[in-house]
Parts: sequence; C-alpha cells; structure tokens
Amino acid sequence: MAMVSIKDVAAFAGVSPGTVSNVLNRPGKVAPATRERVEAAISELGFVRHGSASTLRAGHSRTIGLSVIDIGNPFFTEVAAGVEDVASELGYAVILGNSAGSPDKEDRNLRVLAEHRVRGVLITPSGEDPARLDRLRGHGISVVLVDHPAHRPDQCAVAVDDVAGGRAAVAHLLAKGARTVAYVTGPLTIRQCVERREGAKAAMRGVGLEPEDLRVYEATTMTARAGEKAAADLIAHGLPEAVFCANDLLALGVLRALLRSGVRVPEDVVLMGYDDIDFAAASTVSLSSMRQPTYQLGRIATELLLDECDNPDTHAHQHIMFQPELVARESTQ
Amino acid sequence: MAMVSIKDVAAFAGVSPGTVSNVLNRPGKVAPATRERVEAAISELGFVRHGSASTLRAGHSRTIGLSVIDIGNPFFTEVAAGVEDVASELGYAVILGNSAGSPDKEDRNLRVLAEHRVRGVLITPSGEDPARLDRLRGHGISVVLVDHPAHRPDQCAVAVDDVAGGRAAVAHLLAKGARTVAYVTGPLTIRQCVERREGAKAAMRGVGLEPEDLRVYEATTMTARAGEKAAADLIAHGLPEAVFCANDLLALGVLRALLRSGVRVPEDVVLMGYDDIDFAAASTVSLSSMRQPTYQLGRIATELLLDECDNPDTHAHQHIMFQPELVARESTQ
DNA sequence: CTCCTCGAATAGAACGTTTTACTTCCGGCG
DNA sequence: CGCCGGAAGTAAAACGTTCTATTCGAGGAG
Repeated sequence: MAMVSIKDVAAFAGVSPGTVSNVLNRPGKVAPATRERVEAAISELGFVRHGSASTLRAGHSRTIGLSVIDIGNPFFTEVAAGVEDVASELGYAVILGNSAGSPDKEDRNLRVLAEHRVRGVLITPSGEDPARLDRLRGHGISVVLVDHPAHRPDQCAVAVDDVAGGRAAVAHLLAKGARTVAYVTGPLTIRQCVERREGAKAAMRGVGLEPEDLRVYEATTMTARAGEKAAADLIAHGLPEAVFCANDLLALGVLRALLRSGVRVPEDVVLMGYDDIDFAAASTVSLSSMRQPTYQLGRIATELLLDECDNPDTHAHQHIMFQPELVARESTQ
Repeated sequence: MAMVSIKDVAAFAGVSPGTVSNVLNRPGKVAPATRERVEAAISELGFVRHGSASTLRAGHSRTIGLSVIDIGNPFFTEVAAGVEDVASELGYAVILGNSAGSPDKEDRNLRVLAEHRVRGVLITPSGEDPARLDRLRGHGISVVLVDHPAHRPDQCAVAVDDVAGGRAAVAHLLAKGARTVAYVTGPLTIRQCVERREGAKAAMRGVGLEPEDLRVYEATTMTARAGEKAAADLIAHGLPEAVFCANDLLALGVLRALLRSGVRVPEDVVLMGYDDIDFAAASTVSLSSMRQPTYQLGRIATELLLDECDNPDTHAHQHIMFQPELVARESTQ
C-alpha cells in the first residue's frame, strides 16, 4: 500500500525527480556519484516504476500483444514460447489473447490491446478482414503477422508456405499408392486450412486425378475430439485409402478413432498430420507430418516487431516465407 | 497516429470531458439524450480509452498476471486456458510470464508485473521463497497460488494433493506386482516433484517396502527429451519393474526410449505418468496417469483472484485442495 | 578578468483520464 | 413568490512519469 513514487526517491536522495528519471532511463547523463546515491535510495525504499504513468507520458509502452487462434494447440504454444523468450530478453511484457477461432473474440482482444497502447501486436489472424488490423495501425500500433502472409507491403509477416505443404503431404500419400484421399480440416474460414487444401488438390492434379475427388471433411474445431468425430464420419461413408489432416491434433484424433474401430494404419489407411508437434512422434502409430519452424516463427516475428518499434527509421519491412519439411513416420510406411 | 482523446470526443459532442468519462464508466448518471450524442461521437471519431491514463488516475488496472513454470507443458496450457476464459469474460487482460523453472526469470517477470500495477497475480511458484510474493502484496497486488498450497492464511490458493497422487500412482504400480520402483522426476526444487516422491515412498511403506529403495532419477527439465535420457540411464543401471514419472512429458519420453530399446511396456515394465494430458491417451502404449482438474484450476483461481480484487471487503480467502484421480490405461495393464 | 561553453541538475509543463466540488437549471412545495 | 432539492453537467485538480527549457557552476580561452 505504501506506494513509493519517484518523488519520494528524489527527496530521499536529495535530488529532483527529473534526475531520478534520468537515472532510470539514461544513466549515462548523470554524474556517477549522484547516480549511486539515487540507486541506493531506489533499493532502500523498494521503489518500482509505475509503468502506466510512464506509458502515458512517453506515449508508448514496453508491452506487446500476442493473439493466437488456439493456445491449447502445441503449435501456438511453441510460437508463444519463441515470442516470450525474445520479448523478455528485451524487457517487454507480453499480453496474451486467445481468439479461439472467433473473429468476435479476436476483436475484443484487439480492443483490449489497443486500450493498453501496446507497442505492437503479433497476430495469427483468424478471419480475413485486414481492416481491423489497419485500424490498429491507425492508432500507431505496429502489427506483424505470424503464420500468415502479409496483407500489404508496408508490414512485416512471417509465414510458412501452406500450399507447398499441402501439396507435399498429399503427394507423399499418393506416392504410397493411395488414390482416394480425404482431407480433414478445420473451419475453412481459416486461411491455413484453405491453402493446405489447395496444395492437396494440386498434388492430385499432379498425378492426373480430379481435384474435386478430394473428399473434404470440415470440422468446427481443430482438436483431437473433432478428429475422432471426423473419423467416424469417414468410416460411415466409406474409408478412403489416405487421410490428410490440417493439423496433428485432428490427425491424432482420427488415428485414435480408426484404431479403435479396427482400421489398421498404415495398412488400410495412410495418414498424415501437419505441424509435427512433439506428440506426433510419440503416438500409437507414430504420425507422419509436415514440420514447421514453429519456435523460430515466434522468435523472428517478435524480433521484426521490436525492430520496427525501436528503430522505425532504419526498419525494413520483411515478408518471410519458410518452407515446411516432410517428416515420414509409421503412419505412412 | 491521430490519437483521439476524451477531450476530442467531448468537443465533438459539445459536452465536457467529465461527462464523456461518465458515459464510459457510469452511463446511468447521464441523461439518455446526452449519452447517445456522446456515444455517437465516440464511434464517429474511433475513440479508444487510454488504459494507462485510466490506470494512473484510478490507481488500479484491469490486468492480471499469470506466471507459470513451463508454458510448453500442456498442463499449464490448460490452466492458462481456464485463466484466459474467466479473465476475458470479466474484461481483464492477462500478461503471461514463463519462469522456465528459474527463480531468476520468475523474479524478472514479477517485476514486470509490478511495474504494470496489475490488479493481481496468479502464480505457480517455481521456488519456495514466499518473501518475493509478499513484496507484491506490499504493493497492493493480490496473489493467488495455483497448483500450490497457501503460504499463509490470508491468501487464496488452489492446489491438488500431490502426496495423495504420488501415493495412489505408486500403489497402483505395486498392485500390478512390481517390487522395484523408479521415480523419474524434474528438479527437486519443484514442490510438486518432492511431494509426489513423498507419496511414492508412503505407498512403498504401505506394502512393507523400504522407502529408501525408491530409485530416484532427477532430470533437469520436465520434458520428453529428459525422459528419454532418464530411460537410457535406467536401462544402463538395471531396469526396475515399475517406473513412475513426475509428469506425462517425462513419461512419454521414457516410454519412447524404452520401446526403442526393445523393452516391452507393460510386460517388462509398468509405467505411470502424471497430469493426464490429452496426449497420454494417444501414445504408442496408452499411458496411465493421474488426472487433475487442470482447466478448473485456472478458472477457479482466477475467479478467486478477481473476487478478491473486486470485492475486497466481502472476500473470504480460500484454500482449495483437489484430489487427483487415477486413470489406468495400457501402460499398467 | 570577462566571456563562453559545457556538463549536471532542476523546475514545471505536459500526457489522458477520473473524481471531487461546484454551478446551473427546473419543478414542486409551502 | 421565494426557497429547496435533485438532476445534469462542468471546471479543475489530481495520478506518477518524462521531457523541454532553464539555471547554475566550473573551467578554459582570449
């Protein structure tokens, strides 16, 4: 309760508040003797700078926002770990927002971030409406897109080539001899899901199959539970020879349901996931997947964002596009 | 860049700034006609309240801090999901801190939270030094312990009985006929690891075995990789009949390494994890585990914290202790 | 000895809200 | 008709920093 302010420190050290502020923000500008006296006073009184006052006056905070689609998905957790590491190295705090795939919730989160006057926002957008993000930029908040290509040239973005990933995945399945392929996906409002589907279709075209023959099952969420439901559907409507899932969570659910129903993987059905989360390798039948540089995605995006914030004049906007890498395991032997 | 303040809104609507503030904070106090005019001005100008200014003047923010030991662990992710849900329902933002098991990093995170003058902090402490937390309370920041019993009576805490969990887990292994038991744990600076060990010893005493015969392998991190290393060690020094791991990540790593070395689970070794993360059921040999009400842990802790903040007079501190539940799967058949 | 410069520190005005005390207005009551 | 009370709105003072302009000395150059 005993809130000790910069004024108290100043009085205690026998200097003016301005000097204390200087000690805090540009220690070089103050004579060593004075600095020591002030520092002693600070630790003596247990002073902690009031971030809000600082933000208010300085016009910007040392906080960034991170908005992801599903914090329960290890993919995003690992992105978040990368973000957190860089941010904390540079003394930034991270405000976390989980959009749960709902543009509404995402909007609410962005409003909270705007109110906090965060320095910048890292976002994996769940909808395709760039206007909301532009509004943030209108408030002087930098935006870096994560796992999403740039909406506009004067913006940074870090993404992974999902079309290529979808193509590689399905090409791999086709190479195993499968000719009927199902695609189990999350909501097709999510860009990643759509692009992986386009890649899948391209792969089918590549071997002379009709892209329209790709059987698409659209789940409402991208969880293991949804995957189990999708598998039940697949079984009910006749099993394909191959199943490609938009992420590993779905794939693990599909796998579990298939095995429970006595369908053998990979003998009866070959199966691929996407993201190569840690658990893909540990599952009953280890899961083939598309690996993405997840942690790096978070790190690099944060570095770009903070560079844009701290060096606005020298900063060059970048659009980085990684290529995913196929990891073949038992589920496609 | 065009920062529009409450003043601009006031001018536009032809009222005083105070009235705009009233519209924002107690709409009841202002005449309907005026209110509408102000609301129109707000959306017309795209006004967003400056949270820092508000915090500064009001003396408290609508932000809470969440400090966890490992955001990469699905256990904590699910806690975080519960926290995020409640917080966002009540209009609070969540600042995330990952201590990575290091008290230093935790300290840094707590300092950031203190600077932000968060309303309260939810923390799974990684060290056993209550002093740092008391310092937060000294700044008027409420603290609720998550997955940890209370340090003091005037404090809320939500925990799960780890001694009982460890006892139940090892009792289950012993019931399967095992007589030599290894305990693969994370750093013994972590309370959970210690208490689960105590429970394990109690279980051994329960069947007339020497508690000292529990073979303890202390890994430096609680990850699958660390589990693999521990398994290699186990194999090198002679396999026990049962392995109890302090969490599922370790157990999955142990499982993977054992299987790769041709050790059969559960025929040669029975194995238990802890936490019952989603992936425990999906692994090669599905994993027996101790289930905890993870999401509820986050939800309830947050509800307690926000109740303490919003109703400081009627708030009653609570120490909640859940009991874990044994889930038997293939690894202990 | 004076004038300048330069480093070090200070005073005081911001920043955008919230809040308290105060004004104004209007209807009703004695 | 005068007064009172309440509703509605306003003016202005905070909150704790940062930053700009300013002062104050101490040295060095002329």
